[in-house]
Amino acid sequence: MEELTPRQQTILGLVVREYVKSPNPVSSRALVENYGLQVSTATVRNEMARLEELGYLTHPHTSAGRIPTPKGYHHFVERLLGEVELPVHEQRTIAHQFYQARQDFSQWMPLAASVLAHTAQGAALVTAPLATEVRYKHLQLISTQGRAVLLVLVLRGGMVKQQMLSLPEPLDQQVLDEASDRLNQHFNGLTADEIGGHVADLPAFESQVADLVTDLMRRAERHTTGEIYRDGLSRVLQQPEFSEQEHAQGLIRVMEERSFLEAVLADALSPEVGSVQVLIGGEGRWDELRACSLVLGRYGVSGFATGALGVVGPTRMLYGRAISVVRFVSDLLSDLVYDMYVG
Amino acid sequence: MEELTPRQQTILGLVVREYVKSPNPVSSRALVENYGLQVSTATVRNEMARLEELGYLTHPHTSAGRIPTPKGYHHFVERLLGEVELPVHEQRTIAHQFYQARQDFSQWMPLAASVLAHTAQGAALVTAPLATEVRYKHLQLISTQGRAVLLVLVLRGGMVKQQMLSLPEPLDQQVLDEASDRLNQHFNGLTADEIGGHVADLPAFESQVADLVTDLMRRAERHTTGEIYRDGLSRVLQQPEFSEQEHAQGLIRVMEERSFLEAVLADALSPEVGSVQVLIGGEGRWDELRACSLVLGRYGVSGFATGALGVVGPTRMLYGRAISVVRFVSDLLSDLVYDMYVG
DNA sequence: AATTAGCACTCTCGTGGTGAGAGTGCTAAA
DNA sequence: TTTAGCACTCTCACCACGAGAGTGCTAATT
Repeated sequence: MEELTPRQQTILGLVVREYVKSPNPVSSRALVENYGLQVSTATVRNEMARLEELGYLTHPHTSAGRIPTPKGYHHFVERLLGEVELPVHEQRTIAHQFYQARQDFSQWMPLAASVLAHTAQGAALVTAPLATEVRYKHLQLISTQGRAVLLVLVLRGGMVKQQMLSLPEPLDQQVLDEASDRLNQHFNGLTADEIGGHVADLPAFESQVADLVTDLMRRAERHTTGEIYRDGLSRVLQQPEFSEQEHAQGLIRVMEERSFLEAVLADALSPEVGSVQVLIGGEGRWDELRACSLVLGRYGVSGFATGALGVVGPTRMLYGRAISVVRFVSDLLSDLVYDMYVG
Repeated sequence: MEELTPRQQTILGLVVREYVKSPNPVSSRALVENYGLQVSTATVRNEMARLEELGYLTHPHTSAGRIPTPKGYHHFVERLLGEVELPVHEQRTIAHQFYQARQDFSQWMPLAASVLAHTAQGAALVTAPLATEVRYKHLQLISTQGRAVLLVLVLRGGMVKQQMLSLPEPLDQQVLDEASDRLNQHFNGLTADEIGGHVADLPAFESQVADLVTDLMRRAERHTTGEIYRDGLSRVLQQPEFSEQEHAQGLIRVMEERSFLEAVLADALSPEVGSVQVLIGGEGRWDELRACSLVLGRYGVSGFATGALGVVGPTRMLYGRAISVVRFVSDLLSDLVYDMYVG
């Protein structure tokens, strides 16, 4: 693979920037005029032809301007973009919003989705942090009425599960409290399997509860992503490239279908916290995403709990802003998760 | 307002049925041929012209078939549809799915959304049940690490809120337990305002917790809908009427923008549990929904907790199925909520 | 050797015309 | 009141045409 000359790099970069600005194929003249290049349109045309041979640009038809290929976007993102940072005043605004929400766990994810969507001008996805290892932390049995009992199970990492259970006969709240206390002492910090081993030693009622608990924990272990939060879908669907249904299809599926998103995340996103990956035009593996790019990140605390977050937009997206805001929000969320779980 | 003749009713009904089956304007000939009418096409044409004068049908252009107007759909739903029920085998399948999920609160809403979307072949929305009155039930303080404490607040009705709080100095889990016990005894069944009145009497740490609790409860009181669950958006967007963006816009907004959905629900949905409302073509009040119909229902237990659920589709939707499945799922959810909160 | 001016060529897009087909509205007869 | 018959209207697909935009190539220039 031959290296691009500096001028080819420049031109490739300008084509991407110009095309992102407005969704029309960009012509040699537009480039020379708008960016004050010190060469003629003919030279630019020659270079463009070369870039097309090399697979970085393409033509919708013979006599139209050029648009970047996925390979072209890739080169742009990896070699030309450099380290981008969000403007400081935006950083401050965002950090402030998170600061205000810092205590209310339930606001974090919606806020993150909203900030991502807004700043990157795309659709945003955030999955709730999920413990990499499911361990028992605390259990509470609350009598509601008659024989019905609400079981609230808190897992290490802050995940809370609720489940109803109905007793053969009514039990007093005090009896329930004692049972919870005993189970909490026995089970603190254990995994589902470890709890399973102890069940036999317990009195009848408590072992019934323990069964339920292991069941809940096993179910939690099977999940690979937590609750999913979304924002900005309607805005991004107004982009001209999504006026055709087939292109919008993949975007909507990745935003709506949990299984599809999970598949993409599993395939494309490294499990390492703080990493940011860019998936352009489906990368050949996801045909439905031909018209979309995803900027994905992972946040949280390795070994405790991690979640994913990302921006979805047309391939013609503002990669610089998207990458920087994903990274920034990811760091903020990681800090919050750290404070909550570890600090 | 003049009454429609029986034959006009028949024809209106057939136009709706035929148009729902395939999205082309329906001609007089199609009606006579497909439904074996004992009159000629000319007669049908005359009746159609009359129905158009009365505002039940319309023309896309002079020489095309007829399509129903919103008024036409209304008449169809209210007068011609009768009491529809889901086929028994579908009822059984659905009831079985809910039976299997009956103990896991967290599965109810996604399951309901999935069943609605699937059965009605539309997009589905379900809001989590929300207590009509926010009352304290139970609180648990769990020390996580150092000075950080996880506060888990259970409200009457089963809603659970989590919040972090950080102490000026580390406290032992036992101290936290005692504090929770005391607060639980004091506050059981109270509203935010009532708790606010007691705060002054408490020792420093407990009053700090109580402040947080009232704050959480006040915030819960301000919400009018719970968490929103969605399903089936991508399927319904494949319908031909949504290939134009402007029509898809309203659909996507009502599915995605919480505030928009809340406005529609507040305006259109009666607070009475078990009621089902049909909102056709935005009813003049919601221009974005011109191409959509909503079948909305409310479930839950009046005075305890209620939520909304609904199906969204093109005006050209299967009203019979949509209404019956909304009613059926609504009843199932109401039963579950009843068992959980009251039983 | 690289650049550039010039120009022919290609392709899109909007416009207008045309003919087939579908479906109506109307009139007059049953 | 219904219906047969027919003229009329409107859409849609198709084609042709010209303007405009942009390229690719060649030959001249630096």
